[in-house]
Parts: sequence; C-alpha cells; structure tokens
Amino acid sequence: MGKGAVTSGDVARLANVSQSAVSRTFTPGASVSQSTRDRVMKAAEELGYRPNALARAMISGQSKLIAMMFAYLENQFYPVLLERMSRELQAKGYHPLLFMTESGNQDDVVKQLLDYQVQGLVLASATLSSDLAVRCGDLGIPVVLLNRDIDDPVASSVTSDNFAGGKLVAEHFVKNGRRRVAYIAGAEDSSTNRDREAGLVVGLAAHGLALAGRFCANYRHDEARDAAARLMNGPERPDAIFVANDYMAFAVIDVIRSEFGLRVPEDVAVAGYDDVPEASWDAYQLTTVRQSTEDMTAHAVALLSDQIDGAFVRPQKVLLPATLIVRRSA
Amino acid sequence: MGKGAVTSGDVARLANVSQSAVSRTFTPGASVSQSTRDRVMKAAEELGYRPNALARAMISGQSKLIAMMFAYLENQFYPVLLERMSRELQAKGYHPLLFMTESGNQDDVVKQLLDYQVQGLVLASATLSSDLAVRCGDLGIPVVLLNRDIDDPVASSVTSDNFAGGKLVAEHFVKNGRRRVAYIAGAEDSSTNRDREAGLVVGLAAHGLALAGRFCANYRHDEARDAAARLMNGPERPDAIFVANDYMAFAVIDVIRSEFGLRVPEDVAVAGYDDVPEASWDAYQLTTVRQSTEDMTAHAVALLSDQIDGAFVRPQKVLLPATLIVRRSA
DNA sequence: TGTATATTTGCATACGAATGCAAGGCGCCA
DNA sequence: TGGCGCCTTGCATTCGTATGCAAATATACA
Repeated sequence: MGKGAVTSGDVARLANVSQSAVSRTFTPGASVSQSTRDRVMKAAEELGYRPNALARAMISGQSKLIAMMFAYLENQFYPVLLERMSRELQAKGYHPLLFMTESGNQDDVVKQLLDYQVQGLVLASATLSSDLAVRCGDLGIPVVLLNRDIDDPVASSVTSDNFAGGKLVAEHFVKNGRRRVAYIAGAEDSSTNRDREAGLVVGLAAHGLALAGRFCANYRHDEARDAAARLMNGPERPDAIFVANDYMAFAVIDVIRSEFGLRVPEDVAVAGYDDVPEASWDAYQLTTVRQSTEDMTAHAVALLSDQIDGAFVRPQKVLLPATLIVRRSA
Repeated sequence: MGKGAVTSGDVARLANVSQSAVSRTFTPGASVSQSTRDRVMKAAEELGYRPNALARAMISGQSKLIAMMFAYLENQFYPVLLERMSRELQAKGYHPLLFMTESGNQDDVVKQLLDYQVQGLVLASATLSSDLAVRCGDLGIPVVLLNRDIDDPVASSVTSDNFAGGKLVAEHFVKNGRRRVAYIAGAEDSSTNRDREAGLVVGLAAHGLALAGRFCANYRHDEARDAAARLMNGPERPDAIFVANDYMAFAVIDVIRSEFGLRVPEDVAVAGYDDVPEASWDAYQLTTVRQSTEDMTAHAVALLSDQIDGAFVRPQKVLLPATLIVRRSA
C-alpha cells in the first residue's frame, strides 16, 4: 500500500516548494514563513509524511538513541528502573535501545550498540564488567551507571548511599536486640554489594559486634536459598540476616519459614535492600532500604542529556540518600 | 579522540582499495577476494572501524530494529517476556527498541516508532489499544501480539489457549470439591481475560455450577486487593477464586490471609494464570496455568522474521497449550 | 595460445533529510 | 526613488554505506 515510502521530496512536490522547505518545516527553529509552513503541513498530512529518523540522524549526528544494557530482569528492581528510564527518555525525545547481555557476549553487545550511533549508554545490572563503561566513555559516549559504580571517572553513576544504607540496617538490628547478624552478599565484585556490606560491618562494629556469618549468593534467588539454609544450619544460627537485595531476601524468608519452620521476625529478622514493590506485599512485609527509583532515573536522564548537549560537562557521581523502611520482617 | 568517525572511506584509503571493497567485505555474501578481504579487515581493525548501522539501514532498507511496546512492567510476566524476546531478537541480528505507552500517548508512540523504520512490532501488554496494531499492519509492518489477540487478521498473535486454561482451573476446583467459585477479571476489553473467564465459566457449567462472584481489577495489584476484599465480604463467600493472572493472585492471597485471617487453600483456594517465577515461591506456592515463555517468544520471533524475509507470508494466530501447574494454593 | 566464462574491482549513484550559501523578496528609512 | 538589512527560499552538497554496471582481472577449457 502506502509502503511508508513518502519522502520529503514527495511532500515538496505536492506543496510546490523545495525539499529544503519541507525539511525546515519539520526542523524546530528553522527559518520558514508561516504560509509555506502551512502549505507543507497540509501536504504532509495528506500524504501521511513523517521524517525518516534514520536519515535525520545520519546528517545531524543526533540519533536520539540511548542504549540500555541489562544482564537480567529477574530482580524486580530492574524492570522498575527500566520502565521509568524508558518513560523519561521518551519524554525527552530519546529512544531506548535495549540490550541484554550474557556473561560472554558483552564485547559484542558494545560493538553492536556503537554501530547504532547511540548517544548515550545506561548500564543497569550490577554484574557488568567495568572496562566496558570505560571503553565507551573513551569514545565520547556518555555513560551512566545505575545502581553501581566504578572507580574510573569517565563514567557517571547514580547510586544510593549504600554504605549508609547498610549502616542503617545494622543499627536497626542492634536497637532491636539482635546480636548474631549475618550477611548474604550479592556479587563479590559489585561496588553496590561491597558498600552495603561495609556499612553493615561498620555499623555492627560500632556496637562491638562482628558478622555472625556470611555467604555469597551472587544476586541469585536459588543461591540465596542455599546461603540461607547454610546459615541456619551453621554452628551459630543468626538472629538477623541482612540480604544484599530484596529479591534474594524473599528467598531467605521463604527458606526460614518453609524449610526451618521458623518465624520472621520473631526467630530471625530479615532485611533487604531496594524496596521493590513486592517488599510491601503482606506475604513478606520486608524491612528494607529504599532507593528512590524516581530520583535515580531522573538524575540518570539529566546526566545523560547534559553531557549530550554540552560536550564540556564532566561525568558525575551522584549519591542519593538511603532510607530505612521498617516493616514486619525486622 | 577517535571520535568514532572512522568511515569505510578511511579504511579504504589505508587498505588501498575502493570504498566499495570495504563495504563488500562487511556485507555477507558479497563478492570480494580473500586477499582484499584480508587487507580490508586488517585496516579496519587498525582503525577500529565498524559499519554505521544507520547508514546501512538507510540504503538497504533493513534497519534491523524491532519495536516492542509495553504498557507496564509491574506484572512480572512482562519482564520475563521482554528479556527473552530481547535475547532472541539479538541472536537473530535484530535490535529491540523499547516503547512504554501511557493511556494518552499511544498515537505519538506509533508515529515515533514508524520514524525509526522499524521492521517489526511486538505488542505485549493486554491493555494496548487494538487499532494500533491494525494501523501498523496496514503500513506493511509485521505485527505480533504477545499474550493477547484481536479479531483483525492483519496482526499475528501468540497466546496460550486461554480458554482451555480457564477450563482446567474450573475442573481442578470442582474435582477438589469447591462449589462457590469466583473470578477476578483483568481488563474487560482484553481478549486474554475474556477467554480465560469463558473457559472457567464453561468448565463450571459442565458441572452445573455458575460463578459465585466476579469483580474486575484491571490487571492491577491494588484493585485486585479491593476485589478480593469485596468478594470475601460478600453475601456468599467463595471457596475458590480464579484470578486472571498471577500478579493479581498474589494480592488476593495476601488479602485472604492478612485481612481476613483465613488460610489458603483450606478456606479459600486461589489459582492464577501465567506461572511467573514468583508463583513457585514458598510464600505463595500458587497453583496456576503455565504459558511457556520460551515457546511464546520463539514463535513470536519466528513469525516476525518470516514475515520480514518473505513479504508473502501471511500473519498467523498461534495457540500454545496451557498446562495446569498444581501447587499448594489450590 | 586463444577464447569463453567466472570472479573482482572501481566508478558512480542512490537512500532521505539537513544545512551553508547566495539569490530573491520584502519593508524601512532617508 | 535609492539603498540597506532582514527574512525566505532554493540549489547544491553532505552524512556513510550499498549496489548496478562495466571494466579489468583471473580461471577454465579446448
């Protein structure tokens, strides 16, 4: 049918103007008189014309594409982040190009997204390797890390104050009389995990306590179940467990209740991190540290567009406040 | 630095060949001798050259972009779908462009995605308006509906056998002695919801039963809580509730337990639909109807690429089997 | 060795829109 | 009426790559 093949030339012919006039009509701020603009718009409407974003991107160097890389979406925090980011990018006239990475193919993925002349890159799973970000940053593409950070100053990052968050949990546990506090870690090499654990440890130390146990579950649900079981079977059963994120905390609570027949929080208190929507559900009522996805995405988008607009803007590290949300689980 | 501005011309110059030779080297199936290919590849590597996908798309008409539209990602089923779809598209050399729609902006979104010359469209939330699909289909862009369907034959669709699934639930309830079966609906205008309800009603009728209650919760968690409360407070409290999807079923179980202090399934049985990962978690152990996301996405991608490759391929309606997964909740 | 065929190669052009440049139109003021 | 400046407009070129065509080279076969 229409074949979608309506070009600015077609519109120009129908409106009796040059192709440039059509282009200018669709370019905000270009110099066109009201009368030709009207004629062009009328013709465009009649033909159902819309500017080809690819052609436009080529000549202007503005693809309006932003790449978003995720390693997984199982952890409910990431879909929330993805949805918000996408909406805000769209609102600003950008379009998110989604890339799911696997452990082996990160290099390929980066090459692919560069092929599409993306104007920015958002990395949003905690398990992506750091030198990827550096590589893109070197190519002049703004990079924003969401919910993680790396030492290299080439990339911006938006995280909550994970250290403070971990400390809040420690203090809450101690204040409620918990003495044997264990930690279930995410991935050892993630900054997020490191900081949360450090906050917990420091917070406990302030009251003369040390970790009563620790296992790494790599941000995975099944490994979190194993870790919880091992903690509960250990020589010194903990009376409180801080889990590196909510997603794993749900697994921990499940194990404590179903496999050990114990009560949360009476027998074991559990706290998570993120405050995903599911954390407030009755089945878990999870005490957790909230990081505001609104603020995270708003900052991320602002950082991106600032760097895109003004080449002089430097990458920044944004640290958002962490809030303890006390529910029944601790 | 590099500015990413390495073009095929640069490579050609360094390799002492024409720009065409470079282009052909990077075009599978093009005619290049092994020796020039080697020279080109060496030069390309040296300069860090990669073909500009946008320019390539313009000339070849193959953007390799697939638009994916979602209305929301809260329901855990959609992130799963999104992740799988993205991975499979990537594996086939396509790239997913993500669009989140709101009730008001669907028209804008369609225009935007058309601007990017997408080669296919995946609609994956049950609440998206139907004429979107039709409009794109009319423009010659293959459209695949995931987990929903419309009457118009212009769009392909991949759904599970929702009617059969609803019936399975009815039979399971009846077999276990439930007599007062209620239904909590998704959105009234969604085919998925309609079919699941029809299956339930027919299945009950086969045993001389009628619905003991029914509320619509629009696929929303909070509305599902309200609906559950109203059912439980109603004149004839149900002994079983079929909820149109798992996401709402979790809310229903929460209300039954927390607000009414009743047990699932002893007092009220609950069944959902989708078999999202969370359904198998101990806190809910939700009996549900599984629709295989593997099969759904595999079919969706196959339908898309078939239609893209051969313009003669007709849209198809794929119906996947529905399997009852019996867990503790019913 | 010569001719016929297959393979490579470069040239030139196309894709669709944006934009610098210069020419045209208009109004303003003296 | 002439001269100056501003706003519009069209022409031509550009972005980076793919591809039809014809020329050039290599290969096959007699």
